[in-house]
Amino acid sequence: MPEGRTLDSPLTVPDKPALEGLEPKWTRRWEADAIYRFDRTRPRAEVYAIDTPPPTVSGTLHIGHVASYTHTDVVARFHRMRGKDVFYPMGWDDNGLPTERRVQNYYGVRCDPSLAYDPLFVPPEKPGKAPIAISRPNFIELCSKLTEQDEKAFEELWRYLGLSVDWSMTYATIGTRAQRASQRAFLRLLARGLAYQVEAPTLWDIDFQTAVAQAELEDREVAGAYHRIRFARTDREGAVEIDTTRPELIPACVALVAHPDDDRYKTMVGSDVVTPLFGVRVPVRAHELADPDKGSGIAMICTFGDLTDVTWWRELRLPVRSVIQPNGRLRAVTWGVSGWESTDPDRAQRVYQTLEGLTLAKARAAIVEHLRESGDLVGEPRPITHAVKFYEKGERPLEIVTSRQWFIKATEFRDAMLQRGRELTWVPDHMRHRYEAWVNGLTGDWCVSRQRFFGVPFPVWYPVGGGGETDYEHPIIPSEARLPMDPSTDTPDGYRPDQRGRAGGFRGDPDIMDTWATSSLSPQIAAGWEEDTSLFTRVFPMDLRPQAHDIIRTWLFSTVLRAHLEHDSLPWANVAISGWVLDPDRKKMSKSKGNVVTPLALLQEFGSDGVRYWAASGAPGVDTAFDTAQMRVGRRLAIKLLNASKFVLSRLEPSGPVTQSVDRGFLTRVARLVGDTTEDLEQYEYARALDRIERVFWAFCDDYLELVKSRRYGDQGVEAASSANGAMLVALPVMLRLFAPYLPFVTEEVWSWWQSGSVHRATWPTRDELLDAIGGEHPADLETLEVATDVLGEVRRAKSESQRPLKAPVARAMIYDTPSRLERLRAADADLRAAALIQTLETTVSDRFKVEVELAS
RNA sequence: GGGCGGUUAGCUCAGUGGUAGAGUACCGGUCUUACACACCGGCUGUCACAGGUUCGAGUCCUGUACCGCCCA
Repeated sequence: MPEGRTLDSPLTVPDKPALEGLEPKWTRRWEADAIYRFDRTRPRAEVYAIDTPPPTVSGTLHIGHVASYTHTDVVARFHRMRGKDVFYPMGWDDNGLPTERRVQNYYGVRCDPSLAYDPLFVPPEKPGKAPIAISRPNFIELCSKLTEQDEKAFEELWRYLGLSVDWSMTYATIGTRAQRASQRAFLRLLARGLAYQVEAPTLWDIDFQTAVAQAELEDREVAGAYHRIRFARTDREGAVEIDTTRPELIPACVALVAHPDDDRYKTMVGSDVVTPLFGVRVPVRAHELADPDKGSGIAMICTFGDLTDVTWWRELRLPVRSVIQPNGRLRAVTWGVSGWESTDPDRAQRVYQTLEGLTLAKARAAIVEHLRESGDLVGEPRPITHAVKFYEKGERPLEIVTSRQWFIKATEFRDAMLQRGRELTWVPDHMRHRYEAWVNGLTGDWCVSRQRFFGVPFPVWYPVGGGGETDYEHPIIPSEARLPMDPSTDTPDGYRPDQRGRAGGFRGDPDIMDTWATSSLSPQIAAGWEEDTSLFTRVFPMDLRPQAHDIIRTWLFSTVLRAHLEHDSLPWANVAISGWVLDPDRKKMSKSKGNVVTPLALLQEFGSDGVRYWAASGAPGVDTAFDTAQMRVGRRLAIKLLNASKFVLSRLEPSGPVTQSVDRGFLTRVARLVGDTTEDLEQYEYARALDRIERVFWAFCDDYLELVKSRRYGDQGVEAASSANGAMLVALPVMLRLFAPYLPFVTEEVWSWWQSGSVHRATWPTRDELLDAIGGEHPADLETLEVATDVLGEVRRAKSESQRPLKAPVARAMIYDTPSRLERLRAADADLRAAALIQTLETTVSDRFKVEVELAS
C-alpha cells in the first residue's frame, strides 16, 4: 500500500461481477442511508440548490425526460462530491388541463360545476360511452386520486434511473404548499396593483372553453379561402370590394380599414359603407396595420376576428358588435335595436336567423350562400393557406371572446425582464436570444385565469348586490392565515354559508389559475417561502434551473417575472437548457407522432448506467439522437469498470510508494484529467468531461494495465511490484469517483468492494491527491508511457497483420525514434518487453517513429 | 419576413488558427489466467458550397444552399 493508505473495509470482490440487480440493490441502500438527504444546517454558501422541472404526471415520461433529468443529476452529483450540500427536490406538475383530460378519458366523466357534491360517487370500472356528469368536488377527487397513482410510477422510474433527488422534499403543484404560495403571491400582487381584473377581448379556446395566454399560442398553417365581398358605398354610387377569410363575421363588422397612404382608398376614408345582408352602416378608417398588398388592400374589422381586430378596435375606438359565444356558436341578436341598427332590420333578422346557433364553420357556409344569392359575393372563394393562431393544446382555431379575466402585469416590466435576462448565466449562452425575442415581443399582460376546475382557485369572493348582481369592483380578500382556500366552498369572514349567491351575500370567483401561474413559483414552493424561513434563506435564490428550450417563453420567463416582482431578484443564477431527443429521422419525439420510446424497458436492457451514459453524451442545448448503440457502449463501459476493478483489487500486496516511471507517468495523466474534468463540470460541460474520463479509462485498461501486468506479479522485484500496485490503488478510486456522477450504480458497487461509505458522498478527486502520491507532475514519465504505448501498438499491429496471436513472441524489435523519445523509452524497457513479449529490443535514432518487428517462428 | 443553432467517416458526434479525430458499423485476427457482454488490428473524408483574411482556415470574416427551432 502507498504510505498512509489502508483498506477501509475487507475486500469483497465477486468472482463474476455483473450489472444485473444493481439498481434495486443500491436505490434501497441509498434511501436507507439517506445518501441524498439535504442537510438543512449548512449555510447558503455551502448549498447548491436546483429548481427541478416538475414533470406533468398525467403525461408519460419518455426518453427525452430521462436525458434531461440525467444531465441535471450529473451536475447535482458533481456538486455534492465537491462538498456542496445539494438541494435537489422533485416536484410533480399535476394541476391543469392535461390532468383533467386524462381523468375525463380514464373514468369517463365530465365536470359540471352546477352539480352538488355526491359523497357516494364511485367511478365505473370502465369508462362508459357517454361521459357521466359529476360535481366539481367529485371531479377534483378523481384528479387527485389519479395523479397520486401517476406520481408513484414516476418516482419509481426516477429512482431506478438513479436520480439523486431528496425524496423527502417532494412537492406537487396542486399540493397545499403550492396552493398557499400561489394564492399568497397572487394576493400580494393584487394589493400592489400588479394583478388586476378586467373585462376585455381575450384569446379563447372554444373546445376547452377557457381563456388562453399569449405564451400558449402557436401559429399553424391551415387551409382557408379569400371571399371577395361587396360593401355598398354611401358617398356615391357603387360598392367597395373587400377580401376576407371569415365572411361569417360580417354581422360583427364595425368598420373597414385601409392604409393611410393607399391612394385607392384615400378619398373613401371618413365615409360610411353598408354591410351586405345586414345593412349596417360602418365607417371607413385608416390605419398603418392595414396591408395594401393583402387581398384588395382594404379589410373588414370585426369584433373580433383576430388580434389585429383587437388593435384596430382599441386604437380606432370602435364599438363592439360581438356574435361569437364562448362555445364557438353564433349568439342570438335582435336587429334594429341600439348597437344593431340596420337599414333593413327585417331582412337582417331573416338572414341572421338561419345562422344563429350554428358553429362558425357552418355559419360560414350558410352566409356564403346568402351572399351568392344577393350578388354580394364577387366570383368564387379563392383557396389559400394562412397562419392561424391555435392554443398549443387545442384543435380548433382560437377565437376572441370578451370576458372578465385576471392579469399579472408584464409589459411594463419589459426592460427589467431584459435586464434580468442579462444577469442570468445561460448554458449554452445562445439560448438567451430566445428569451430576449420573447420579452421584446410581449404584446400584453399575462392572462392568468382559466375557466377550468383542477387548479389553484383565485382566493377572492365578490359581494352580491341587492339585485343579485356581482360587484367585481370590491373583491372580498381573505387574510393570508386562511390560505389555501377555495372560494367555492369557503365562506368569507362576516358572511354565513347560506348567503352564497344570494342578494346581499357573496359569490366566489369561479376561475382557477393558469398552470404557469403556479409553476412560475416553483423555487418559492420548493424552498418553503414564508413557511420555512430557515430553509428558504439557505436555498433561495437557487443556483440552477435546468429546463428544455421550448418553455423559455412560459416557465423560464414567468419564473423570472415572479421572482422579480416578489423578491426583486433572479430566482436562480444559472439556467441550463437541454435539447430534445430526436428519433432516427431527426424528428422530435412526441406522443402525437407515435415515436415515443418508454424508458423502463431501455433501463432494464442496457442498465440505468448504460442509458445515463448515452444521455450524458448529449451536450447542453444540443438535440440528441435516440441511439441504443450508445446505450450499449455505456453498458460495456460499466462492465469494463467491474472487470478492471476486479483485476486491480485481485492482488493488493506488495504495495508501496510509486517509484516507477510508467506508473508516475500514468498518474500524471490522471492528475491532468482531474484538473480538466473539474473545470468542464464547473461549466456544465458534463459531456466533454465524460469523453475525457472515458478516454483515460480505456487507455488505463488497454495499455497501462497491460504494460504493468507482469511487473505487478513480481517479475521485476518487490519494489517494482509495489509501485505498480500502489499506482493502481491510487488511480482506481480516482477514476471511480470521476465516473460516479455518470454511472452511479456500477461505481457504487465497485466502491463497496473495499471502501466504506458511499462513493456519492466521497470527496471529488483533486490533482493534489495524485501529485502527492508521485511528488508533483512528471511530464517526462508521461512521455515514457506514451512512447511505450506507441511501440506496444506497433507490435500488436505486426502480430495482427501476420494473423498471429498476441501472445506470439517477438524475436527482435527495432525501434526508430528521436534520441529524446528513445531515452524516455528506456525507463519502460522491462514493462514493454514483458507486455509485448519482445526477446530482443534494439533502437536506432531516426526523426521518424517506426518499429520493425521480427516474430519468432 | 426577422432571429438562433446546425451541416466533419455509412451512422452518432468531438475538434476555438498549426500534419483531419473518437466511438459505432463494416472487414480481418485472437478463447492472452480482469473482462468472449472481451481483446487486437485494418478500412473509411472535396470538413455543405462560393469568395475573403492569414505564412497557414474544419476553426476567423462575407455570402449562398439545405436542415431544425424560436418569433412575427
